[in-house]
Amino acid sequence: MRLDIHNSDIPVLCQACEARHRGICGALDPKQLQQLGRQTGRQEVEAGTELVAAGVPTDGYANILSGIVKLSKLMADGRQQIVGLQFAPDFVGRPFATSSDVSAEAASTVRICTFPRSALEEMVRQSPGLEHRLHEQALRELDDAREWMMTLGQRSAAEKVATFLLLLSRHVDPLVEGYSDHLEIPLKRSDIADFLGLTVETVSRHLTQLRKAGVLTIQNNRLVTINDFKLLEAAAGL
Amino acid sequence: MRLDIHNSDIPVLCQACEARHRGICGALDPKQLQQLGRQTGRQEVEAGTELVAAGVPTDGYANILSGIVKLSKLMADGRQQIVGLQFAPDFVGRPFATSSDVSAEAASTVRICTFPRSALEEMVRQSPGLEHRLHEQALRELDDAREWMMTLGQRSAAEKVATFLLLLSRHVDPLVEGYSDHLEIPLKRSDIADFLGLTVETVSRHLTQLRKAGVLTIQNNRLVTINDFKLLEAAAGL
DNA sequence: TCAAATGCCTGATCTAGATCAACGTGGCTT
DNA sequence: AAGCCACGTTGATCTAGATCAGGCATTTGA
Repeated sequence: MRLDIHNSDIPVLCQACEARHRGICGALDPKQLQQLGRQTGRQEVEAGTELVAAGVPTDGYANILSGIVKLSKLMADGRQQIVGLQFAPDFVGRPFATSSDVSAEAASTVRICTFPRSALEEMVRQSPGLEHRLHEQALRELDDAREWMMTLGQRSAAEKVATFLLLLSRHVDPLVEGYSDHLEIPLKRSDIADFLGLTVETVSRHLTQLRKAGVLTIQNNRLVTINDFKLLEAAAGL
Repeated sequence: MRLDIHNSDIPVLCQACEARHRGICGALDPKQLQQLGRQTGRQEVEAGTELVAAGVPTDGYANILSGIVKLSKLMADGRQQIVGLQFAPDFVGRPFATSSDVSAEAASTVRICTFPRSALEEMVRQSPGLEHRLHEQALRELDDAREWMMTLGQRSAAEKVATFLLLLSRHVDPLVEGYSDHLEIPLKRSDIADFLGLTVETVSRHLTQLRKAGVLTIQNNRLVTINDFKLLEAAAGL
């Protein structure tokens, strides 16, 4: 279910993006922002909502204002691989293609700023700087994907779990530059397993192992406090 | 060791790229091509040559004219993950950054067309279409990387080996659209292992298994003929 | 021409992680 | 409240793939 917050009269579009010089809006001038503003809508979607379905053509894009989006690929037999997590103020959607075999789903409650494909394409035509922004994000995502390939291909289960926690601690709170020691895991265990190429049981075992070693504390399954970054990094194999 | 083929008076730059409307040259007009041509050099490098070292700043980029380039990441303790293969007419290098933690190495004998960073940046400033090309390649590489994450995280060793062979058969011969049934593996077994997140022994065992099942024939360790695509695809889990 | 090195294969064993199974807990619904 | 269901943990067992150990070509190079 989607809640429209508002659909028009947005004075400045996506201030969140602008704030950190990412997202797409920083590349536009005030006139263009206003023009785009007329075509956008902000929405708040709850965890579990599918934003982009694999293989299904979409008519629009979105910027993440807050929350976490999970990108995943599905195999014919049902096996799933989570191929990326996106945080504010990332851009959601595959430019220059009407569909992709990656699906995007809100992992937490997510606020997004949506706009139609045509609006983006028009903006790109007007502002080369915008394409540059998108290009930069694509390159950043490519780096992330390759870093994750390293984790998937070479690290042990224990290292994977530790690496995952470090990844989260670097990203869950977009306001904090660097690592936060107090974080809420936005995924359930089975999603973590699909991200790491492991089973739920293995993830659970290694989490309790880290807990028993005093590296972290877990409240309510989702809330994690990292007590010892040095140890966690050592466990990640860094 | 590098062999300079020639360094100047290139009438049309990178015809190979142009031919398939990829690479970067298709986005430039004749005048720009000529201008860029003055700053480029074609080189033939032998297998094993490091083109871009991880973490080391580079002053230039290249287009692959022929051959295969292997992209890899190294962990502190020596573990290696191959994070991508590039074929003609791909672009080599990380735009807008002077270094990257990915290293590029010629997997076979590779012919490249090199040009300085400044030349590329100048061209990008002049032709927005050029950045679009680069952006498209980045998105394509991102799709490839995510596809490979699926393989690394979810597929069994047997499926990985089969998937790898299918990947090669789709790419080794840039002239063939689709799959070729006769191919030369551009990597040694240990590289395949690093690509697949397996050990050499496991790769070897699954290759002989496919051979014994009649799916393929192997000559001289490197030359492979695929006898039964249906079986190979089944083995890949498709 | 004869080591020595490299690349690849195969066999025997070991183990990390999968699988199977049971159980606890908290949140919903009725 | 009672029952159910989704989620998470833990234990016992099994197995795919790692590790260890040879062995055989082919290449390198002194």
